[in-house]
Amino acid sequence: MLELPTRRRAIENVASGLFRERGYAATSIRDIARALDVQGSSLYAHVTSKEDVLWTIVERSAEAFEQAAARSLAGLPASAGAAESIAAFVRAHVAVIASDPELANVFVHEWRHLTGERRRAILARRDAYEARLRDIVGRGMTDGELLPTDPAIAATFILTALNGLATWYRADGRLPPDRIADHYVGFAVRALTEDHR
Amino acid sequence: MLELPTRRRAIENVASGLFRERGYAATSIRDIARALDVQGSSLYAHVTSKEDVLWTIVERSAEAFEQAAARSLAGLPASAGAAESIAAFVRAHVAVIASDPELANVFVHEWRHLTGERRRAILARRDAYEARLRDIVGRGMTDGELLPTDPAIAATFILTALNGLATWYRADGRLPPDRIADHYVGFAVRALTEDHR
DNA sequence: GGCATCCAACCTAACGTTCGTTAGGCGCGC
DNA sequence: GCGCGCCTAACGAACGTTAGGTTGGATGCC
Repeated sequence: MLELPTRRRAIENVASGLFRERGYAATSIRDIARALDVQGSSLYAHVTSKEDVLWTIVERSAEAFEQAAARSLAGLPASAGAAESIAAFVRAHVAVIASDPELANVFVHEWRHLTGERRRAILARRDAYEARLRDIVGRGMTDGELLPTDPAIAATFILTALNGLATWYRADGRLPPDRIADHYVGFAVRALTEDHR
Repeated sequence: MLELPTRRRAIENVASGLFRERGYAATSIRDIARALDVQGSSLYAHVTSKEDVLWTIVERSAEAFEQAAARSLAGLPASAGAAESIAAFVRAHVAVIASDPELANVFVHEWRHLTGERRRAILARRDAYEARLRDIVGRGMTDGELLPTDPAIAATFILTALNGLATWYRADGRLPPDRIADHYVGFAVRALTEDHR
């Protein structure tokens, strides 16, 4: 189960860092190689193409988001309401980003440089992930626990705010991930619930 | 005052469309030219470099956001509270994006491909724009009108959610811009205000 | 009207560079 | 001695950009 650090993995790590910093299209194979103190052509002993590197990173990140959300929501008591579910979802999402912001950023932004079937597949997974939050929100609204607004717009509002983290989060930032998650949970839940003033 | 449609402007329009769709680095001069049914080299009669096109687009978009925010906030009564100010800011931001999502998206995402002084300058303007919202939020919190959370985190949460619009907004979408703005204003204001349940 | 002039807009051709990628070989540790 | 990790060299294609020439319609003047 434990993943040992192969050369391939090292390539993916520096690649995701550069992809986050400059974007996939503006990062060349030789840029990645230079960061590893190696010639560009040497990378092809470990990867089959540049897009293949992107694909692997996107896959790993998608897996991380999906599993974190699934685990987090499965751990909820059966009696959990929409607010609790949203809180769990937000916390899981923030934790995934904070644990590897470079990886997460590629899932959030750089997936669109995939082509053909891979692009189609990752788009479907992104949709399914978003649908997870949208369904929680939709159910909360029909139950009357959440303000009756538009579930799709509401879910997108929250998810795009969460994804912003993948851009600006820095491990050496002012607030630790848990504090950020606390705030974000508060914003997300209050955004969708009535205030009785 | 009226801007007549020059050739240069036509180039910027198709360029911002392609930049939004594929990103600046993945869009070649020849791509832009092809969309205008022209040879790549022909563009250089109208622009001095590819980055120059990006720069002009970013500038125009920055102007649009700044002016919309300034106008919108200046139009508020002196008695306006933080909630009203946030509502005005959100509405202005949404309107700018909806009126030209391609242009807005370049300001939101593609500015980082600028280099040197231009990059520095646009970063400062982005910071100033964000500070505008952060100040409103900060004042609202010290006044007690808003929940005392972290003003920087709160402003970033809202602004990144707003900027998400620049990615997903489509003119032929399900909801008109005003309806989207209504929802977004609600989410943003409730996120920062107490609910007394 | 006829003619020279102008100018914006476009063309073809080519430049030097960088791109992703392939081929074939070399050295070092198990 | 086998194989992993790297090398040099090179490929064709695409990149941003420059140079110099052609077009066609408007303008000014006789």
